[in-house]
Amino acid sequence: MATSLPPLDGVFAALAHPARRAMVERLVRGEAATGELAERHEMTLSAVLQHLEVLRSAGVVASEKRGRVRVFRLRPEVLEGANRWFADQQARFWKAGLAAMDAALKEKDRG
Amino acid sequence: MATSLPPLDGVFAALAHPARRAMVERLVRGEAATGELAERHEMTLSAVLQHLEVLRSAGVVASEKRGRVRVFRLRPEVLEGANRWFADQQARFWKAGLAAMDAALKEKDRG
DNA sequence: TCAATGGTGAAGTGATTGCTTGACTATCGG
DNA sequence: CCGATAGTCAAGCAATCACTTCACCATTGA
Repeated sequence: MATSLPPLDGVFAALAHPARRAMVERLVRGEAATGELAERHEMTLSAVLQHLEVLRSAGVVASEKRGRVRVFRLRPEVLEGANRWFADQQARFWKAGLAAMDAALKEKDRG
Repeated sequence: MATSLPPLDGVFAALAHPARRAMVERLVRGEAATGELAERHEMTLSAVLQHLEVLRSAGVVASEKRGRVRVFRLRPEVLEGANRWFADQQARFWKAGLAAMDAALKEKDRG
């Protein structure tokens, strides 16, 4: 059975910030150290670290210390989980739309 | 050409709150009035209204006033847009994984 | 061993969030 | 026109967010 995924609240909140999405977009290509993740952003290392902590505590990334470098990697199953929420909603929307269309047709028949 | 979608920042932030996700989950089944959307939640109508305003300004829902009732409906293309971000990341993750595996195999060959 | 490199932690600040209360407006049914 | 129904607006407040600064610790490489 699947390990339970972290709650969507945190995942969506983590992804709501462009800097954090950028970090995820980088990590999707493979692991990276704190410093490398900081490079592209015009903010202090400290701020970057705090964003990474948000991602970590939301369960989106994991990290590991290698020597004096901390390496981050993505936890793809979490993206998968968030994606599933959208898929569910879209499926229900589609289904409700079909049902409504059906009802409208029957209505027309009777009228 | 596609009408440009609202920025992901707002969409994800809007979906980060369980009450707002619940509202979206309701609206997926069809339009609903303010009052109906408030029913399930243990908070004042005022609070619900503020959540709906967050969803509206993020572009997730639209509303229309019909008599003394305000009716909300989902804007499904926005969910679609957010979903696409996940799909993109997952595709890149997959691709990077394949590339890494490939590199590892070549490495082994040479070694 | 010591300086450079790479990362941590804690405190402080202004802005934003998620609520509440309470006064108010608009529409419908009679 | 009157009362009930449905929604709206604005203050106010505690908690959280997105930073900054600055002091600090841990590894590495000469």
